[in-house]
Amino acid sequence: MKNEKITPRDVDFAKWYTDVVKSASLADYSSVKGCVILEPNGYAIWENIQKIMDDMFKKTGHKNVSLPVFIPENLLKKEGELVSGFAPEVAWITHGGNSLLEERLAFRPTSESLFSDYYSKKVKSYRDLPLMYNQWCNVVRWEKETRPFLRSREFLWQEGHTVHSTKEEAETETNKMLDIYKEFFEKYLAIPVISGRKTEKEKFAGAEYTLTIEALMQNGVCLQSGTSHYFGQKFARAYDIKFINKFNEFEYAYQTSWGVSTRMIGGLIMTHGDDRGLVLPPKIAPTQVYIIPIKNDEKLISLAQKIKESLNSKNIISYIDDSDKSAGFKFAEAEVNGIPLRVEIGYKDLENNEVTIVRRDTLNKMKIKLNDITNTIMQQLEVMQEDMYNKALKIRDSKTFDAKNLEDVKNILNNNPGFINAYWCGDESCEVKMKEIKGCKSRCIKETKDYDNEICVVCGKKAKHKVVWGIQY
RNA sequence: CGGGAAGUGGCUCAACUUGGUAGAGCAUUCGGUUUGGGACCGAGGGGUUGCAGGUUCAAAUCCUGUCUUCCCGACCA
Repeated sequence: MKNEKITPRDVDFAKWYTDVVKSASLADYSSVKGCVILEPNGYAIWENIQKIMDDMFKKTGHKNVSLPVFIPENLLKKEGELVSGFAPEVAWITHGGNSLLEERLAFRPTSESLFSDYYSKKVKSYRDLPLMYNQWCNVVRWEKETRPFLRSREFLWQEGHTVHSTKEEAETETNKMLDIYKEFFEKYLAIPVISGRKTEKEKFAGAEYTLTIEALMQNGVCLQSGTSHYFGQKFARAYDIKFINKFNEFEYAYQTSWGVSTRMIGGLIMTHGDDRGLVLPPKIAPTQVYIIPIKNDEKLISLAQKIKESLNSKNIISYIDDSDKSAGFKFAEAEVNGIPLRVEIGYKDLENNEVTIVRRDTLNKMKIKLNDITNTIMQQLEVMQEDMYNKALKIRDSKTFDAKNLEDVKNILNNNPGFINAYWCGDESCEVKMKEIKGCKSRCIKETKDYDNEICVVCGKKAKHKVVWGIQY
C-alpha cells in the first residue's frame, strides 16, 4: 500500500494532495460521503495540536466543557443571521427510534446557539462574568464538494465561547485568541499567516465582526485557517443573556467565539509537503526521529535502543523500525510519513563509531559521532523547525503581489496566483466583481481609513480599505 | 439540479465491441534466500462480476429497470 506513487505537485496539485493524505496514512475515505476516517498518523497530529493549544487556552483562563451534538430547531433559529448563513449546510434528524420527533434536531454546525442558551441560564450577575469555555468536538456541515481535511461533512475542531460584562473585555478576548492562533501557527506548525478583519460579506453569520488568520499554500491558493468573532450583544439579545451590572441595572452580555479545525492538517500538508510526501515540523510531529537499523542484527538493534533511550531522556519521541522490510522501504516510509529526522545505523558507520542522520526537509545526510548524537539531534530539530518556517515565509512572499486594477488581478491569478494586496472602496458590488475573476475573494482587511492617494482596484473610486485578496479552498 | 463517466477478489484494473470454465499487478499467508534507497524465488488463500428482472442451451458480456459512486458545472457563512 505504501509504495503507490505520489503525483508530482507540478503535474496535478490536487491529486498530489490526496495522494499524500492516503500514502502518509493520515486519513482514509469512509462509507459516508464527505466523511473521513482519521488514521493513527493523522489523529496523532491532531492530538499534538490539541495538547499544545489546550495548554495555551488553559493558561489564558479558559475551561473545557462538552455540549450536545444536537440542537433543537427553535433554539438554532433564534438568531436570524446565523440561521440564514448556515441553513444550506445543516443536517437534520427528523426521526428517533420508530417515531417522528416532535421537534427536528440539527447536528451542530457550530454551537453558538447551545452555548448562548446555556449562558442565559447561567449568567445572573456581573459577578458571574466572564465565562470562558471551550470545547473540543465534532461538527457537521453538509457540504456538496468535499476534500479530506479541507472541507468535509464532519470535522473535528475546538470552539471557544466566552461571555463578558463589557464590550472592551470581549473585544480584547477576540484579539487575544487570534494572537494565540497566530502564535501557534507560526511557532508550532511553521506556517506563516496574515491576519486581519473579514469584510461584511465574508464575516461569520451573526458576528459584529470576524478576525481571521489566512495562510497561503504552495500552489498559491489561500486557506482560511482560524477565526475569532466578536458578537457584541447580538446573541445575548436573541438568547436573552442578561446580567445585573454594578449599577443594579439589567444589561445584555458581550460574547465572542473562536475556532480552529483539522483543516490545519491540510494546511500542514500543503505548506511543507514535497513530491516525496509529507514533511512535518519537529514541534508537531508525533514521531520526531525514526531509527532504522540497516539490518535486523542484534548489534545494530541494541545500538538503536541505546539511542532511543538517550532521546527519551530528552523528551524526543523516536521509533525503531525493526520490521523485516528492506532498508530502502523503511527510508521511503519515513519520508512519505514526514518524520523530521531519520537515523540510519549500518555496519560501515559502526566501524567509524558514527551513524547517519537525514533531515526530512532538506534530505541532506550527515554523519555524526556516537557520543554527539543526542545533542546533535536536538539541535537539528530546532534548526529544522526554524528553517521550515523561513522557507514557507519565502514561498509566501514570492507569491504576494500588489494590484492596481482588475487587469493586474487577472494577470496575477492567471500566471502565478497568491495573495493580492489591493485597495477597496468598501462596496460589496466590487467584491462581487472580484469574485468573477476565478472566484477571487477578499481574505482580510489589513487597514481601514480614508486614503488620499489610493483608489479601489475594481471601480477606481476613493479607497477606504487595504485588503488582501485571493482564491480560496 | 444540468452534463459526462464508472460499478468485476482488500486495492488498481483486464475480459464486454463479436455471449461459451472470471484473469493480471499490488496487498495478504506459508517456506527459503536477502537487507546502505521502495528485494527475489517458490507455493497457497481469496470473486454468486452493485441490485432486480428479461432474452438465451449458456450472461461479467445483450435488453429493461433500479441503486450507488466519481468528474465537470452550479453552490460552498
